[in-house]
Amino acid sequence: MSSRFGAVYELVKKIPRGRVITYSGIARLLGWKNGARTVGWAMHHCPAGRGLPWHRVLGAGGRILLREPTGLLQVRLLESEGIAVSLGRVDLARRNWTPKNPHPAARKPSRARRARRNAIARSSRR
DNA sequence: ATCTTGACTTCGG
DNA sequence: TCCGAAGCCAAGA
Repeated sequence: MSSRFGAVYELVKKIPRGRVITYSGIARLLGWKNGARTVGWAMHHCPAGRGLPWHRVLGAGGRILLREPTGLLQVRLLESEGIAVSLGRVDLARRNWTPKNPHPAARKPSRARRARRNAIARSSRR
């Protein structure tokens, strides 16, 4: 597998039990501007049997994006570590994880972007 | 170099 | 809330 994907796996490996992160979140931490889709690609090729907590990676808004039957497995794994999943989504506000030392290239979102994200979070919580 | 393929995200209706 | 379209990115062929 290529080097870039390795970085994704390294990060995923650090997600603690009971916490989750999103594809875009990973991309941001790695300094990739719009690499969410690429992270998804990496996860699709996720090396099996290596104890990677792949189930802690969710779509924007804490949504479960995987199709059956894998999606069901993911929900089971999440619930098995105390993470509630209702209507196919997890409460990101409470469960989202951020490492202490993110990649230096990771930028803080602009004020406008932050406002927009909040609006989205609000509507999806509805 | 070009095209396809996703475990993606956001916006508009 | 749900759906489709468009934008994006890197790996593979």
